[in-house]
Amino acid sequence: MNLYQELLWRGFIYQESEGAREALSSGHVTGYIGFDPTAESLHVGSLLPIMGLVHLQRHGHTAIAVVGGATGMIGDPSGKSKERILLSEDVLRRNQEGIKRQLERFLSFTGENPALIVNNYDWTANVSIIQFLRDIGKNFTVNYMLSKESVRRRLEGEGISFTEFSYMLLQAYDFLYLYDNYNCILQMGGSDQWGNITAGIDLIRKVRGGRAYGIVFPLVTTATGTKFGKTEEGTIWLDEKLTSPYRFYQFWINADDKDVIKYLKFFTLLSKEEIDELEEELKERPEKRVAHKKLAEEITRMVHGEEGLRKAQKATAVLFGGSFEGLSLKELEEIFHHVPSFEIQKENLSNLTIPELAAISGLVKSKGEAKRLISSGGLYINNIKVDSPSSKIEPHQLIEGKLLILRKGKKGFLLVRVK
RNA sequence: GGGCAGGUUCCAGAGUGGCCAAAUGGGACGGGCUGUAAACCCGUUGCCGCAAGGCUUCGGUGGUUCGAAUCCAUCCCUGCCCA
Repeated sequence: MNLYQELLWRGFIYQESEGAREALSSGHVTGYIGFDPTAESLHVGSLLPIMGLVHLQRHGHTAIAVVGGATGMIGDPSGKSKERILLSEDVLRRNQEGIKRQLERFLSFTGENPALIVNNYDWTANVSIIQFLRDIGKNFTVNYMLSKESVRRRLEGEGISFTEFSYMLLQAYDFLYLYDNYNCILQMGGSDQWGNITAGIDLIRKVRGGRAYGIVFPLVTTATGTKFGKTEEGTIWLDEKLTSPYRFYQFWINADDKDVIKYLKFFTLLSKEEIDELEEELKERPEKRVAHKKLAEEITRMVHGEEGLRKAQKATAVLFGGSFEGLSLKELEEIFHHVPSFEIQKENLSNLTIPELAAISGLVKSKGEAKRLISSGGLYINNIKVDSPSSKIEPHQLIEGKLLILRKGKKGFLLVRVK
């Protein structure tokens, strides 16, 4: 199976430019995907493009990850209905570092077929505006730019600043630069990147007479129509400081049945045979959730390593296995290592009612919410339902005098450490 | 620069002097059912309070009024049209 075939069966190909198939099926290709540093970490939404690069490298091609130090300063209007606030340079720099570290976990930058990581700031920062307008801008008519989906949508809506309007030119320039300097002929990305990618292809053809290709991936969807990568706790990040391995693992475990197989193809490197087998298993014995477990396991291992996976699995076993009575403080600490925690002095604790504790610890936003939770039976302490909003913590509830485990609903755990 | 239309609670979007913490829908959260799924059903959804009630909120500021999201002034922002 060549790269193109692999991407095809995995469902990566949503749209492709003329000739992409042939280019990917014959000989060595250098391809790139850009990641703008709009946050300090990538999230699961970026996982698909990352996997795109991973496949590229696994098939012996050269993968280039472009960190968008320059483009991140401008703001991509694609897929955004609103003009964005510019990020400060400090924030951008910090974000770039974080993203770079994360990409390094997926791609191999050493060995015989190393991937490359570059920052478009390096070739953009010193281009003068005159030079840019003459060399790049002259190749695009405003008519062409206005016809791009990303721009058109904004023209119909709240408008677009010149800054964001220019974004596609910068990205086109990136492609040209990489074409010139790395012989890069392929750009991939999310489906919202189509317009930006074709702008680059067109630019390369115009100024170099060269051929370049683009492939965009589908938007990852959920069967229920919610936004992929978001949960009640917010975005699922790849950084373990933002999303613990436990919650990360849980995110995948909770995938809808209708989505699991699709996700296995997207986000794991399991073979077609293995995935077919899991699909069969899902059909026959859905309650076993073998496919979900495999999905969560594979991705968590890739993102958080063997150790992160082990902890997430152990915590899952305990948390969803019922009571944790009889476990030692040490064991609980280990299991809950990645669950959010809150510290409080013992004497302060005794003054608080349970709703107060739930509110100040951050389990819920207010005392009122805590009370509502209790009246609907959704608040637990050490896995035991709290039934009165006026009750307080009794000393005997403290595990070894030091620990309380608060739970909201089925899955919302929070640790209270008593000093 | 001129004209017009707007800026409401997470979002969309009602409300146009007291009955407004603010309709409705979506989302979100909790419960039930289940398989830590979907669908479905029930409940909740500004903060404090057991409650009565109090407090903060409708782009910013300053007014009018017993009383303002609602009226006036001014400023900021957005869209559309004209120059």
